[in-house]
Amino acid sequence: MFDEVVHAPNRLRICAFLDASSTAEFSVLRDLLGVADSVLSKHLKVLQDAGYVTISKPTGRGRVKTWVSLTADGRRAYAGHVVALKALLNTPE
Amino acid sequence: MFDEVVHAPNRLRICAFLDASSTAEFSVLRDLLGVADSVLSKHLKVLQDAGYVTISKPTGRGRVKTWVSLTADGRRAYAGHVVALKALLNTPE
DNA sequence: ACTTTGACTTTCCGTCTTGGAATGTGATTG
DNA sequence: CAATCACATTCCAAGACGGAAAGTCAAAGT
Repeated sequence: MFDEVVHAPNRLRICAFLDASSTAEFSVLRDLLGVADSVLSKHLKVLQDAGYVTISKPTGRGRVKTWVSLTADGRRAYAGHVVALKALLNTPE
Repeated sequence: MFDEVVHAPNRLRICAFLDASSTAEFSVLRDLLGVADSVLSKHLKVLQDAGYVTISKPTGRGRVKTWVSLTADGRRAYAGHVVALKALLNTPE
């Protein structure tokens, strides 16, 4: 019930942020984590391969920016992980 | 505020358990995690080197068993980590 | 007293993860 | 068409993890 994909510190932050904001720009996430582009890119790939996020590059006017959002599966996985975490943290025995 | 020493899945379980039980036997922790002796031993060493747990081997009657407990520092570190986690998980924005 | 156990501890080893830097790529702007 | 932006990949090196095997050392057994 402990999702390793979600539990890694940086990915947990990404998921928490996305869960709260529905969608976010690549650069915002990168600055949030304070890591290099390559690092965020790889984390997003892990999440994407797990089917937890979708990545879109709306090719409208201006530069191509990347937007990330949680998929239904991702939201479920994150929610489940949060439940598991809270259960562990609150064990009052 | 995110403590890597505490955040690793298995060590988080160890800390959560110890936080709730004040002291625990080696074998109990090993079974709780479902890992090999060597693995638990190494995790305990990490926690010990961080000053988060104390290990005692009461040499009374019977076999020598190992008991583990959180130190004040360990309890503080764990509590702080829990606070950081909850803050992250509950971010409502 | 000496060998055998029990209960870990260390070492060995292979795999996986993580991170940054360098490089590559495709679209966009000058 | 060259330069640039926004990422994606590749390249590397450092650690983290885990299990198995070997090492330790006190307590039991004989």
